[in-house]
Amino acid sequence: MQKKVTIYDIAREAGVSTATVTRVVAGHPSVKAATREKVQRVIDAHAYSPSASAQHLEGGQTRTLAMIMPGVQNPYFARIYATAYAEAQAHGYYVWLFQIGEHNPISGELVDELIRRRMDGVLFAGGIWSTRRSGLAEAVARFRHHMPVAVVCPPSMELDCICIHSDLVSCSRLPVRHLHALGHRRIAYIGGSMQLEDTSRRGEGFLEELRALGLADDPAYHVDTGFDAEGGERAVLRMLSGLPRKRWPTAIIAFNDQVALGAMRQLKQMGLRLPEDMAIIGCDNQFFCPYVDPALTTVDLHPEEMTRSAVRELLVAREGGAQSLTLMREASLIVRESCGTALGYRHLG
Amino acid sequence: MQKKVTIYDIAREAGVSTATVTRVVAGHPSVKAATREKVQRVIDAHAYSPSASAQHLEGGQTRTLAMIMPGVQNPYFARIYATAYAEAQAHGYYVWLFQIGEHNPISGELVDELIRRRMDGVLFAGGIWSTRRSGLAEAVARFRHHMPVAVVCPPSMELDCICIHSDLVSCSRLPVRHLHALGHRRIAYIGGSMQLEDTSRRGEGFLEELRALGLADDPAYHVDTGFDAEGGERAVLRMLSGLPRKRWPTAIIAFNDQVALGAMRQLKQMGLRLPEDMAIIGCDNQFFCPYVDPALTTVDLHPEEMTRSAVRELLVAREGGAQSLTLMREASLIVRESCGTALGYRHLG
DNA sequence: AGATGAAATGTTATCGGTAACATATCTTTG
DNA sequence: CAAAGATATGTTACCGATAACATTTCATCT
Repeated sequence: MQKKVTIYDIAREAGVSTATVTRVVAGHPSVKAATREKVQRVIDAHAYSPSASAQHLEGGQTRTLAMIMPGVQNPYFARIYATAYAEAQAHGYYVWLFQIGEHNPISGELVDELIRRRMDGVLFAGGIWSTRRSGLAEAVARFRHHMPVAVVCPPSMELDCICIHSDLVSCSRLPVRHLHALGHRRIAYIGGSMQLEDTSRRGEGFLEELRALGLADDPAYHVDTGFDAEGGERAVLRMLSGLPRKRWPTAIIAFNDQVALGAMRQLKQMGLRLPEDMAIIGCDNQFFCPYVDPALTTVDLHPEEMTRSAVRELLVAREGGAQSLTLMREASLIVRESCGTALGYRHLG
Repeated sequence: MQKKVTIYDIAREAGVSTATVTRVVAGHPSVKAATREKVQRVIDAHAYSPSASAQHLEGGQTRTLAMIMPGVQNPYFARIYATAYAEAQAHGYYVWLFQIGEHNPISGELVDELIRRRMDGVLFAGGIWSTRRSGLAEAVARFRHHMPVAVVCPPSMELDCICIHSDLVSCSRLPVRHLHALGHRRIAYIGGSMQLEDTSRRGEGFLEELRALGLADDPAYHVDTGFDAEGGERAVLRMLSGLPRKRWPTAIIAFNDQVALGAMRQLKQMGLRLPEDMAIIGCDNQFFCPYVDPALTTVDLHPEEMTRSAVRELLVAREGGAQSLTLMREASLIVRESCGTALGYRHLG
């Protein structure tokens, strides 16, 4: 690590003014070839490159979008991040990721930090944000004084910013209808957390759909145990052990694919055959879905598309476009093996 | 978005000098309570916060570490990133993630950008870096002129920086010995890519170990088809369809857990029972390992520990500590169901 | 050769902060 | 009450770059 070298050092050593160095660095054509070469040699010799901070101070942009999410260890968010990164890059921007964990509110310090660092925009991702306790509304309000904000999440409270929502109605309706059409009448819902608005909303959508089909919405068929595979295991154990065998559900809808995975494990452990004895539907269409046994039927919320829209709208907003709008994306059901076929369920009729 | 407000605006409106504003912001005790309050009110009213760029320009650090890796969609790297983020945060630093994809060399522009942005250090992660074609050596050399560098990866070429390696010997030996002890004699290795130094090294370590145990290292037992589940599927299909049934391996070691997952799927599809007809060992101990069927035996490289060391050493280096050193971490075998037990394999003896 | 205009390069104010140093305002005390 | 010392606040050079504007150099043409 050599001492830091500034544009003045280069200018002095090359025997030119700083303006000429700037011109050489910027590739401005008005520099004589001989001068350019001379300066470039000095630049190379010292591995000089201009300070982004100084450039930014002098009227520049940071060309950076901040992305705030629970965490990238959840493959769903990893997909969102990767998409945002690629989309931003295509527009000449960088994305800086900040993860705050699945249960923490958005800290005021983080908001401060990002304002101080003069991000060109902020992207939120995550269902968790919907909670009032998350402080999302406050964070958005504070950011909005300084930069455009986009939120990729399920619909929740009204937010005065760019909101890209997934359609929770289709997200609940699709799997319930599918199971109903296959003959299922006792359908359970596991995972998520009633404390978090998003996940409870999804639960509500599920219940509404059941009622619409004239099915019982037995509270025993609803266990919220979080977002990971271990939670899925626990949910199944708790639900089935609290119920006489004849009242067991014949199908389970999981909050996400990890929860479904854990549920499948536990069900097998209890000696059930999948999908014959229990149908399962996950959510998020994660990479492992086609590879587990049975291959997992799931709901795709199309986070990539939503994220791309969010990035684009954010950049449009930067250029003076709409600072506040709402877009909604429908979900799709990806049918694999974990629900079997109608045929396999004849006996349920 | 209001017009950007500077320290001068605050000073003027509060009727004090900029120095006083700085003092209030920094919480310096020498400001009279009345003044502090007056200034704070103006700050709050305008949602003012000092520009990090200006602060950095004036002697400050960026308190930012850059992390360069293939991509966070691979759960192995997601773990590494999350660990680095947490560890850095504990020391008051932020981590900025840059992903370059699994097959791209490290671009010169990225290196430039990070030098321009005056990162306080760079962290590389990923086996892929080991390839000469990746340009890792050049990138490290360029960074080293400006900041300390740490690399978390398998051992590869000599790098003049902080190198945190996993022990490929234990990584190969552990699964092979385990399978051998269970009675397996025909052991295959799938996944990875011979073009990438790391993965071919792991393949070599595997072969060496086979030879050490006096087993044949049949090239038909080695198929490299990449890093994901789909590659695992392909590998199994290609390997088994090219071999008469009696020469089929009785165990497969996969490059990573995703590859193992794909392989399991394909094996089941071909009617094999797991683990009775085929034992499988993965690598990375990813979250889904305990939940697939059968639960996947795997190797844990302990990326978290390595990453924590890397971050710590990087920060030590910043303070003038060693800029170049090498640490090596042994791997562990995590035994689950996918190899069965010795008993189950009696017939193999 | 001298005028003219284009091309190449230099000078300097500016961006938004910080902190060393200077100054002004209070207490305290003989 | 004046002097001394402590406390609070102000002034200003500087950090590293950029770009508007000024100046110099050079080729071209009458």
